[in-house]
Amino acid sequence: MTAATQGEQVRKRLLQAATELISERGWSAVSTRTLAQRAGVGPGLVHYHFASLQALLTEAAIQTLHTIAEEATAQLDQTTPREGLALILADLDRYPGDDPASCLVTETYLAATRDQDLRRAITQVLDLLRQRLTTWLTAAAVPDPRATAAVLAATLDGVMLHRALDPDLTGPTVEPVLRRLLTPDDHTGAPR
Amino acid sequence: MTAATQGEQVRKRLLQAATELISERGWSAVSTRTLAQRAGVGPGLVHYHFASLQALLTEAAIQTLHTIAEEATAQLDQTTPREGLALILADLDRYPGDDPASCLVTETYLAATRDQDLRRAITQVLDLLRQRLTTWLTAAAVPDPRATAAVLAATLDGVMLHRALDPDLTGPTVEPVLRRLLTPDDHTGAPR
DNA sequence: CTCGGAATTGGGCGACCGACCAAGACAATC
DNA sequence: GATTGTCTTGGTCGGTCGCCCAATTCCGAG
Repeated sequence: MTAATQGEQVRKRLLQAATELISERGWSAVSTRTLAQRAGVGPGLVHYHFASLQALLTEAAIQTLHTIAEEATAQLDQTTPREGLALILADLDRYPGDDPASCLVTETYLAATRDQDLRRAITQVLDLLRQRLTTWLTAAAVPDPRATAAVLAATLDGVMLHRALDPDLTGPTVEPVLRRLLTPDDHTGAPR
Repeated sequence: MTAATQGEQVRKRLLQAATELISERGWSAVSTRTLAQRAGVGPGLVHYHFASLQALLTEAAIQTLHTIAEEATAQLDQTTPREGLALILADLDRYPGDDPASCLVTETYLAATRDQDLRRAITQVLDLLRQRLTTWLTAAAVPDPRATAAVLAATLDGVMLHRALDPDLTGPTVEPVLRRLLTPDDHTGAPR
């Protein structure tokens, strides 16, 4: 049993290494050799556990993206637009913009324009994120919830992208502006 | 004189080829050889006209980005938030999301997280874009114009990024939502 | 203890990479 | 026509790439 489980562990270490290296060097600059070295295994193992380098990168990226999308929308239930927005932005502030997670998100979006499989997979994650936001916005009586969710999702990614260049673009700066985006008519009981 | 001007033309062709190839293949997948072939010159010319491959890519990207930023904000003067937003989104609709220009923008943002020089250069372009938006929003009496401009710029880039995955995220979908972002108190004379 | 098969190693294959350079091409100047 | 200086060519260098595979290690079933 040790052989199989150890194999599974190596697979996971390779996926973890892929996640790190995509962020650090960029999607198309990750090589099988650096990947194997980071995971602490021989160079040949990459093509033993995965069909190709692309397949490994894709699986790693999708896994990470899914986790990020889940976390960002985890606690939205039953919150007002104001509260929920604060939660989302607080979560977003965990990513400085040039950190591993942020880079990976953008790298993956880009790679998706050149890889059909990846594109399909990432579209599913984006749909999940939008769906979560839509149900939240609907319950919170925000007008035009579907379109608002789509724009909000795009804005969050855009803020993450710009934050890499401008570290001052943090939650406190963004929040008052985005609040206008989510204001039904402002009987949320919030001042100002 | 023909020699010098021809040299200048080759330089321009190389920059043009770089712009195309960054979009098509990604920043780190552009090689001196494909670059030279696309420009129709010998492989050695790249390092004659430019200090390095990075320098060539950087110059090409910044040039293109600057043009895009100029175009997007060219006609904003004296427009209401509603009119100006429509102009910006109409300009944005020229980019389907997976087109050369869109990809180049995102590719450059990403490459900037790993290249100091490029980062400085792209920061200048972003500052220009924000400045243009800020003066427009100030004149249009939109509250918190600086922060709003920063968020709007991020949103536009985010929409461009998401449009590569979802072609339906066009101006008409985004416009009514973003209008809320720019509404002072709605005495713009616009209904609803 | 002895197999059988999965996991792993390390090296090899052809291809491509960025950078560099000696040599040729060619227009302007004398 | 000879000379000068810029532009251009095509090839070479050491290195890295994705992918593949023979050989080796190792554990659990018999």
